[in-house]
Amino acid sequence: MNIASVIVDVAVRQTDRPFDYSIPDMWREVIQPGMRVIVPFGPRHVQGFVLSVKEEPESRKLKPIVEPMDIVPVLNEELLMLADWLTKESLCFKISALQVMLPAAMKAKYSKHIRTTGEAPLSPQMQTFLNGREEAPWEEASEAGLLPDVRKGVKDGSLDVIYAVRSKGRKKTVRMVKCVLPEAKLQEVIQSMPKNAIKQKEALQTFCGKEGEWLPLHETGISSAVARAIIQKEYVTEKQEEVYRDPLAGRTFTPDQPLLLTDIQQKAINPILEKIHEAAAQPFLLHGVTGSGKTEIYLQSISEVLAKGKEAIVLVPEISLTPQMTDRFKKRFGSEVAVLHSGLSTGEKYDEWRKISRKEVKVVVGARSAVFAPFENIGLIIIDEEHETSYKQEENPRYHARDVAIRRAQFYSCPVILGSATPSLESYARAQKGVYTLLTLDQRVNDRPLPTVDIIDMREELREGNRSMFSRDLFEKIKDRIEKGEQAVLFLNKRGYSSFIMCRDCGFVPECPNCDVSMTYHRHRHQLKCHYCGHEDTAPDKCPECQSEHIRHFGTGTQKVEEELLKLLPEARIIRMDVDTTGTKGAHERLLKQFGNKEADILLGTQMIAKGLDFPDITLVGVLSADTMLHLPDFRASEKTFQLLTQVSGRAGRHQLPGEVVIQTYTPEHYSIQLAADQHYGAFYEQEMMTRKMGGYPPFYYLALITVSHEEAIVASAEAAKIVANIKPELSPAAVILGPVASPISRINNRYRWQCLIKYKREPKLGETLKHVLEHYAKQGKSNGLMVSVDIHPYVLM
DNA sequence: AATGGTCAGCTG
DNA sequence: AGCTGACCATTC
Repeated sequence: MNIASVIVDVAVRQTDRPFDYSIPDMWREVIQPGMRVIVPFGPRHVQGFVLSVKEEPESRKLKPIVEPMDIVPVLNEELLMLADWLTKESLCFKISALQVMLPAAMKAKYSKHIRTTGEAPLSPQMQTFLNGREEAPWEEASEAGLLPDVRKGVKDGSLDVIYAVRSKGRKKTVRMVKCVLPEAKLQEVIQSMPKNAIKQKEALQTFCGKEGEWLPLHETGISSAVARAIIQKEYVTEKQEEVYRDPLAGRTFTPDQPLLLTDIQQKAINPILEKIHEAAAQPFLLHGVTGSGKTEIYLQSISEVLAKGKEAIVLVPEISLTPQMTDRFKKRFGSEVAVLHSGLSTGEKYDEWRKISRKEVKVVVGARSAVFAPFENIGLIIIDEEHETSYKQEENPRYHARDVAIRRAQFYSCPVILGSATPSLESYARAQKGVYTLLTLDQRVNDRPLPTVDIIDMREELREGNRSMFSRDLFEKIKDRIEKGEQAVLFLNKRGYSSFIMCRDCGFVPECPNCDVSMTYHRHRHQLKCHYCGHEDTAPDKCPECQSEHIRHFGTGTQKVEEELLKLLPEARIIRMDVDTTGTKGAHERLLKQFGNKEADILLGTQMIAKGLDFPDITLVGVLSADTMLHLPDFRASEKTFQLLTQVSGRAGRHQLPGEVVIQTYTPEHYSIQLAADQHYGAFYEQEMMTRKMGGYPPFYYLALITVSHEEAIVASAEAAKIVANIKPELSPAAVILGPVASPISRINNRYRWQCLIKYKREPKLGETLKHVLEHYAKQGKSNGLMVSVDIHPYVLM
């Protein structure tokens, strides 16, 4: 008997294991590991993934697989093994690990219908409800309050319940037509057609000289009625052909040639090329200052990989997946590139994925999830801006793309390049230890000097009577650039991208009734929305506390800056980039293009504009308040500040004109600001490593965060304490457990949250122990309303 | 997650 | 007896 082990699409602990199904003889040759199948599960049908297929001599009582959903496996053996590893590492459900590797379009959709069987008479109520139909959606019957009648109907055999499983992914097809007549015969037929068949004659005329050619129907201009007629007369045949939705339709790329590498670049790329040729799994940390030509190294390494007939994956942070970036890959590798980013529709992502799966492309450029691209002969994985926190997924499975990349590279014996101007401390420490090979690009291409950086002490400005948000120095420089016709970029380093409202009289800030966070203000709909639970309210015009009408909108602050700037420099042309101006699709891109075309002198925005901005005439970068994120309750605050300031400074003077950077701050003495101004990564690393060592944080310790939530704060805190007590004896004395303490966001969706942080160096039993905790609460936690989640190597400690 | 089974408690 | 809602075991 042939048996398939299947993971079903039910993401709970209790079903988080394979279920065995018999394979019907007709599918015997078809069903393979890595395929999606529809299987009966309890009374319904669900999607499942085949993990393995085996043959057993004795037959046992198993339900049969209903049908396969794929013709070929969607996950190869390597990805199935990777899912295994991911499940263990992140303590997620197997089904989540499998699902995350596929485009969203391939997630199953379920629908439920009732249908008459015709084997027994319908009840009068059902007869009126169905009104002659054979089938009706379950919801419709439910809304009509007929569920008891449906039950009866199923019992007496007059009704069936149908569980349908559909894959959302629809291949887009076009109708193709071809004339089956030889050229001579075609003319004959046209002549012999009746006089009134004008359209049909016209239609057949289009096939003249196109003997044996398939034409897309929509391009021939033949209407579907006419097509039907000539197909029926068997002059023409038709077929459906799959087409890809093309996200880059209508854009052309002028191919470019590899640039000549500088000596420094050459020195950095050599070890990479060597490992590509050896086919050795070696991670590289490419530490290159901004403008040092990292991308060209990526491109030439990929060329080498393609020449060996292998494939390459390039990960970039979502925000820098701008056309500016992807165009460089398209130009060099043309149609061999697939691009995966959140701007694509579900269907477009599905199509790009299929191109990868069918090996029609050799290079993938994409955000985090592109690390799962279903290639089978990977020769190189690149992670650009490797320090970016967006590489860590914050929902299950909570994986870090860097870890997945290194894991896959091990399997394929290929190098990984982690590139950054400001590597994460974790990666740099690994490079210091020799786990990664460090490659350094310490010069900008063509020896363009790094911009000069001035730190302005805003306390000093205030003392001298300047109450504006621009220091005199920065203001003079902005004015100077406008006069010279050069461009400036101003950053407002705000902690969030969101805005809120506040009463100016009593200081009241609307908070979500379910969560302990302030509501986000959405200008276009004049609404307040909770970022955590989705609760919505209309924004008040009067303060609910003191009835004052002085309600102020605190945006990201960019609007206020713009107003003040226009007051001081009325002639300045400003482009503002924030949540309000980039809300619509493609707006981000359009604004950048305008700026690139020199339609404005000043680009003003939050950190969202820091990435990948590369225009020749930017000669001034101003950071209005460098320290806003320095004071966040996060042990990475200094690192993030340093990274951001360094990145931002790198936007200036990348081309012929030299650049200048002005950093305004209230804490000029802070090392992350000082050292960012000096562009001195090494010193920052040393200093920050000391603080991390003292605090017992990464990279000296690993972290695991346990969050417990319950409707009652007391229950949550007591249970968190219990968990700590249970875990402690399982760990070595070297492990440190902090807490339990209330989470920084102490309530979400009316549930109080308590957390404990485990710091450890080597705890082989930790994964197992935490899994037991999760299993324990899956069993009994449901009835008592407790929820427990675990994040291994967390980035967000809220 | 969703379903069907079991059982206490209520109606009439 | 017949029905409803709560709980809970089961899903190859």
